[in-house]
Amino acid sequence: MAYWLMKSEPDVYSIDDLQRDQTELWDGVRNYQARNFLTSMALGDLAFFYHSNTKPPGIVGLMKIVETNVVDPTQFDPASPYYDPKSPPEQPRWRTVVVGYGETFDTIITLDQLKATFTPEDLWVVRRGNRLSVMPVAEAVAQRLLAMAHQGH
DNA sequence: GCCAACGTTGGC
DNA sequence: GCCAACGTTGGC
Repeated sequence: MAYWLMKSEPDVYSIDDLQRDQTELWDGVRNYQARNFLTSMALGDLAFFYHSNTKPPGIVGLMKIVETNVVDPTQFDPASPYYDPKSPPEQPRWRTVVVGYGETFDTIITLDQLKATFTPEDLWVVRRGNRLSVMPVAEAVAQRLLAMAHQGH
């Protein structure tokens, strides 16, 4: 089983929204590196939910991957901000996953705390200028994150 | 709101 | 295939 980190702006979709919905199709990713990580996810993988572009940014909870290799329907929807007219319907360009709600951590693990704990090599989200919205998290790093989440840092 | 980082686009 | 221009992300 692998671990991942997935970003969302809470104004757009937050962990509270996911708790309410329980499952959600993770649409709108339009970056090939992130897409490739999405398509390499497996059922039962776990993903840390990261709130970006908010105060403070950080990891707020955990999700599980409940469906893999799902065609992102927004690429074919002209009304969607994620519409991609160049995506061939017979061979959709953008695939993603369905995530399930796991848990909300008692306290957010802030980006400041992540920077103080991990190197940019260990946790890509602390890399300067990092814009990738889906990234792998190594097992050992994931275990440390879970320990931080469950013992209040 | 600013702006650095950086991926994408398109002219050549 | 290069690279300048442009748009977006996301921390601050």
